[in-house]
Amino acid sequence: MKNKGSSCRYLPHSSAPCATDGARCFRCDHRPAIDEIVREQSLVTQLRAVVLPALETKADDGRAEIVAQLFGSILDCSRKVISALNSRYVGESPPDDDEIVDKRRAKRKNSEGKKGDDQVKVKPHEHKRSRRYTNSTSQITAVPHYDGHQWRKYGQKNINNSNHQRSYYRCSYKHEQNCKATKTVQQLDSAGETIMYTVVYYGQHTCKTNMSNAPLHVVETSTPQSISTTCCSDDLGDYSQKMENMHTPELAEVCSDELGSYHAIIGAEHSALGLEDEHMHKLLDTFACGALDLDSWEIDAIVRSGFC
DNA sequence: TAGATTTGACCCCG
DNA sequence: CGGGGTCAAATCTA
Repeated sequence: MKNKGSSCRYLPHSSAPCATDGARCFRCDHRPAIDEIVREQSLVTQLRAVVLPALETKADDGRAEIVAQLFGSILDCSRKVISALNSRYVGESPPDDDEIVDKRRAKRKNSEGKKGDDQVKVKPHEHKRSRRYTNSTSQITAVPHYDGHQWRKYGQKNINNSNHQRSYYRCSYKHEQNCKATKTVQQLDSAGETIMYTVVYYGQHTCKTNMSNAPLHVVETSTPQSISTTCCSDDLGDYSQKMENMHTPELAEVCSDELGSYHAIIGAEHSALGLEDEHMHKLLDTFACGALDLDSWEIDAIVRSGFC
């Protein structure tokens, strides 16, 4: 971020100049904003895990697919916001994965060409992900597997300074639809009773997921650590206010759109499920306020009880 | 038997 | 050169 002598664009309430000479401007540190967005992603994931199975069991009229797409759009939007913040933070936009891969391919091709054909050892490992530039979003959750997408595990490794292995997943539609989304799941060294995992998502889904084919038996919620102490039913209002206070007008606009989608989805759910107001609010409050360590069957039971 | 998972090896980045 | 990400053969499972 280049802030030489200018007022801080990313702090609406600040007119003071930022740090100069490339030093990191602590006023422009977007980490609180990013943390909030990551938390928002967790909430959306959690909401999706509740809503989609309920929709799919209730009706087969395509609404589940629409709602799934809306959820996907919201999450994509969040990723873009984080990406934008990160790129502003370092002062330049990171090249996308394809660009990196292509450059690396070209580099390898060139070096191979110089070696001569007889020395070229043709290896299939040409799709290497950059560790440095790849945009990623992370979540801490007790149930890392259900997030509305279908994943296939392709690796597992021991990681330094960690007691637990890291698992590597790619989108199940990687080959069919050239979807480049991947994620890693690693258990945290937690002292509590609930086993928590760090889930890091890389890339965005370009696949058209057929949600009706999603495995309903693995419906789970994501459980961000921060939620257990701070989340409540009027969180969206607080969230909106925080966003307004923390971010640029353009980010506020993006986030405002997201909130609009939230309400649209909740409204759509309401009508699609045929829930009474009381039931819907009860349901949302349940998942927003406390039921964060529920197993999938418990969530399912709660959702179903809302129908009766 | 097809699809998913495991696991050792390979490769690149830092 | 070590750590981490990915590949693909072997193995497992429904």
